[in-house]
Amino acid sequence: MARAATTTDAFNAVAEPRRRQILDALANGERPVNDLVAALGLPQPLVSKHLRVLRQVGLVEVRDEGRQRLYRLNAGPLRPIHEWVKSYEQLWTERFARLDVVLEELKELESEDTDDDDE
Amino acid sequence: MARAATTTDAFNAVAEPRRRQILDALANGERPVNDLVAALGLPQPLVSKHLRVLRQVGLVEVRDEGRQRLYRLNAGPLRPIHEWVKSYEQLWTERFARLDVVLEELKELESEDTDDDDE
DNA sequence: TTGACACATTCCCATATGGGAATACGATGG
DNA sequence: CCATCGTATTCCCATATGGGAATGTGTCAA
Repeated sequence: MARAATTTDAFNAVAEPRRRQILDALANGERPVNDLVAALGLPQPLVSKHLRVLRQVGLVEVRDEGRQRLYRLNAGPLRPIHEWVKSYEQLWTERFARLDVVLEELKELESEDTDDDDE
Repeated sequence: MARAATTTDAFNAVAEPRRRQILDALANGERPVNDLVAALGLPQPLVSKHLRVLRQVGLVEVRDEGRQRLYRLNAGPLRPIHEWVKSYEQLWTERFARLDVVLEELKELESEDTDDDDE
């Protein structure tokens, strides 16, 4: 098997930096494609392709308005990413480094207790 | 150009579910490869390959202990993901839906004010 | 109807993937 | 020294990618 399709996941879809840029641009509200093309400085077909991927994972939604197609953000599918990453947040926090020390101390106290009974 | 290398980013590295499983397994502490092999139920070479990717983006570190290689988590590189995704968190919160209404009201009030001066 | 505009789609290519199979490699025990 | 254990690496393949170029499609204005 090759790599998982980019349309499998929000995880996969968002791995591409341009796709993140698009979402960031849409955070300010609904935008037509040409706005995004201008904002990202990429060829229009490329932007449309990225939008397609984002649509397929549900990260954006479209609305027709005359000649234009207005894209808007739908952040919901990002939630699993947030949930997953959030649990690691404490690991790079300074406070956690100190907590680590505390846990080590607790572990030592524990082994002292068991020393009396078992060994 | 093809898709960005999985070793480019934590974003890319973590798009693969198995790699996330490995990190999850390492959250409980240092583990030798065979532990991970057993935990994930994957062929050993495959686990080693995933670990290589994780090493290259700095998400895990290794330590030699006799015949074994003990891997440990290094969550730091996940931070950019958390930072990025966090800013979208409010968008799927119920509270935000109500905030949205409030902002609309403010916007209307604003245009009423400017109506007096400009138009 | 025709032309211009806003987008989407298609075809093409180089590239790197995840997985399978087999093998190489360093450390340890006998 | 040799066999074995714990891992890493290599070779192979099918697959889907991001991008470029060109073309298709629907809408509006004249």
